[in-house]
Amino acid sequence: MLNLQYLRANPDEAVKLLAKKHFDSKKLIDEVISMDIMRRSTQAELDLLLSQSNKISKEIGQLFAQGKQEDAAEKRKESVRLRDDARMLENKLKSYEDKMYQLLVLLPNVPHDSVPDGKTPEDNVTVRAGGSMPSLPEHAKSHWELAAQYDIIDFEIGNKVTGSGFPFYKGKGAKLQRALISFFLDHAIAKGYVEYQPPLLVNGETAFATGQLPDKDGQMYFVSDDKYYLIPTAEVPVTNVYRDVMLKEEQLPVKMTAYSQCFRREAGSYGKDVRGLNRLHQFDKVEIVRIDHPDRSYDVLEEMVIHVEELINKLELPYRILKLCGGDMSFASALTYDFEVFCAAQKKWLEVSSVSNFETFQSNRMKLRFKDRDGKIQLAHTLNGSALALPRIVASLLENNQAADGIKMPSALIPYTGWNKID
RNA sequence: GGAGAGAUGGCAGAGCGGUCUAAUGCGGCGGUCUUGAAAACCGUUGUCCUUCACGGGACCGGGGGUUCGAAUCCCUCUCUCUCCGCCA
Repeated sequence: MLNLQYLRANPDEAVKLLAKKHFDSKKLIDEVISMDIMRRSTQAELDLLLSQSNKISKEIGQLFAQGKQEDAAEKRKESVRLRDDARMLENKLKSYEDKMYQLLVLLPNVPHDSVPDGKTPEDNVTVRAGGSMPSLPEHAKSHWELAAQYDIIDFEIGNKVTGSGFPFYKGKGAKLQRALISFFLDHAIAKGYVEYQPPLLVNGETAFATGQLPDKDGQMYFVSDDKYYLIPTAEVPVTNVYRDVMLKEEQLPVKMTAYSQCFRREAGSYGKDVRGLNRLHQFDKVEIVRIDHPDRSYDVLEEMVIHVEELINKLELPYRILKLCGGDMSFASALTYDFEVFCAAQKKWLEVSSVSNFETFQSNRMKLRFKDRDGKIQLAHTLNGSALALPRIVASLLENNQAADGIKMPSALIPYTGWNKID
């Protein structure tokens, strides 16, 4: 949620910046500001009435104590009148506040200055690339063909047991999942992140705080009996650990990592992109989450990019890092880097990580603040990134490393798998 | 699922219709004392809205009600704890 003080002070700037996200905010922001003006004047009016009423109530108490019943009765009438007026104003105030809030949460975060212009993924800017492209023979197999050949992932059984997008991992395929998870977590732990194992279901308040609601309502699985959402990413529960928390500056940075399964309905995305592991309804991911000082957050973002890059390098996969253009960025983000790895058989770049700085957008919603060294209260910045999402990493490992005698594992993974080849 | 108890400031815990602008203790911060520290003593100690400021208002789990006046009474929701049942 955008900061009200910011909008009040820089409405034109906000409109201009949001245009970069191809979001037309002029009308919305005007309305927010006019609601805010009405809210404040109503508040002032109400406070005055309440102040008078409080005073009279005290006087009535004193008059009773002195036995002056009649004077008290007189005052009582006056007080009733004040309270009635106050009640009306209270309702008015509440309706202004509610309206303002409802509008405010519809506004996406403003993009950082460095965000490139553009509307579609084609407009994203490649920051750098690394790793080397494998040279595969003409008849190279897709990962779903390889998965079937080595019997390590079963899409059909998943289909039978649940539905499409819910595969079974099996044998070395299952072990590979565990290996990747441990490898990713160990890397994060070595960098000072504290491991969490979060709940996979969260309540509405939590989903709202990190920005999934109201924006992505319908993209999350919802358990209607209990009104819980299945998490689309560990970011949601993990960031919410610090909802309504006041930190001390010395407690920063907060570094958390978590493995979780992630659930996404992916409503409306059908087509050839959904083959195999390319797009699933349930997948595994290790997430890193960071809460830090506003002065440092962009350095931290770069640090997190390096973190992810190290992982991909250790997996020996060809990758590129993209800075997302305004039109391709998420609702809550101020700046996002996407990581894509190349799947050599499909000849496709697939997104495996997204690292974002949300600045105060999430912390404002969830009242995540810290007291700085001067005792001043500030909103903290939140950041997170996938490090990494498994399915497309697996797809890329299978496709890129295929050979006649099996699929070779990168050496970094062997301590975790216990074997060096899927055959 | 059944029965009961409870939710108060960073924590513990009193208050159960009118100086509650919430006692007291612990913790935190500042100070005195000390070579330094501890102890002791003194002072201080939340958040939000509003105001240039002085000030004003709100907040005792959430919401609603009674009353001139609610932490205190009533209704309701949520959550926690204890016991029983069921159970990985």
